[in-house]
Amino acid sequence: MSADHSRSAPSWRRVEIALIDTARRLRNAFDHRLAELDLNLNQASLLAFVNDFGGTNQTELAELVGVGRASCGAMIDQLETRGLVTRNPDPHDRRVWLVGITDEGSALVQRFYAVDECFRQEIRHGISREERQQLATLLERLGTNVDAILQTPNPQKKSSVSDRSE
Amino acid sequence: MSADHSRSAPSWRRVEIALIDTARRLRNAFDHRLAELDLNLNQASLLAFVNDFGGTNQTELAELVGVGRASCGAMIDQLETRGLVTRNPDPHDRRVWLVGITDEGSALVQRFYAVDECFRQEIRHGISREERQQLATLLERLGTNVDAILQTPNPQKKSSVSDRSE
DNA sequence: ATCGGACTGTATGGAAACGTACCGAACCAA
DNA sequence: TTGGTTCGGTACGTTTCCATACAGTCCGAT
Repeated sequence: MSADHSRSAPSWRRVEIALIDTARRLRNAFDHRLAELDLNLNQASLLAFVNDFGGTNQTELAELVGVGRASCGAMIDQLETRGLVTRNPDPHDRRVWLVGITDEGSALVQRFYAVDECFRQEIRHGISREERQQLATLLERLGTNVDAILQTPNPQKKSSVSDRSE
Repeated sequence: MSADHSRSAPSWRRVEIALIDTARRLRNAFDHRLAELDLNLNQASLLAFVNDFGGTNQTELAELVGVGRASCGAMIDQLETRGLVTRNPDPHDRRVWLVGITDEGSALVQRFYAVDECFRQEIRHGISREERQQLATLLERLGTNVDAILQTPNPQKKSSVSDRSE
């Protein structure tokens, strides 16, 4: 967020925070552009996944998009209401819906691709392919470390626990 | 998000999305660790800012932390209830509150620093100082481009406009 | 055949953040 | 002084997401 205040970045505010902050703005900018299609980034991602992969069950879609199952269900509700996707029963498992794309949805995905392409060109201005590659590599390593942390059972939540192990 | 599904990354899912996704997980991991202090990342940031800079008005704090004024006010409400910060009237301007830290708040910030330090060590495992530096540089350039996009008047929102300029 | 565990999708409540609108205070100009 | 504009903080409604709990379904073990 425009870090050039007189009291800008304190010592503790380092790369990790900058990453989170940049990502937030990036997402906002993405949504800003996508508003033209009446979509947000998650919806567009979901739509693109469905378009590319055809009949997919909701749990898998939730993982792909990176939201919980309930949120994903709500998103699909909306997209279904707008006639962009369909829920078809799985012939082999009566619990699951296979989410498919409609013609209208597919057309919207094409427009999304166009917006996305344009957006990326602007975003990548002044950043070389090698740099993007390196960025991707670093992000992946970072992500690996993050996952390791998230999979620790949890240090200790709040709630008056007295057994501080350290 | 764990990109090793059989149907992992489609062609359109590139660096920008990875950035957003990694940031989301990073934030979650941060919050996960901070739960020990009954804080989330934004609250901790706010507290650290107040601790470092002393009497600060809410609007400025909101900008520093990267949230809206209303959200910032709500956060301060909570922290104030917990006795971590205080709202003191500005002698020169009766509209503003100067947010200050309490002893208890200051102590909590010290614990935050400790958690933060530990967290960062884990996160940075296998990533050299030069790489972090480069990451920071790239993020800054990316941020500049993003800001440029956000400052465009807006392509065109939804709302039945008929003057599609293209 | 059936019982229990695992899994899918949904309902529900709550948290966090936004955007808008608003009130009071400050500032500025006449 | 007075009038309009700007600014700080708050109230309110909306959106988005999560976590939990639940009902229906599948599947394997007995």
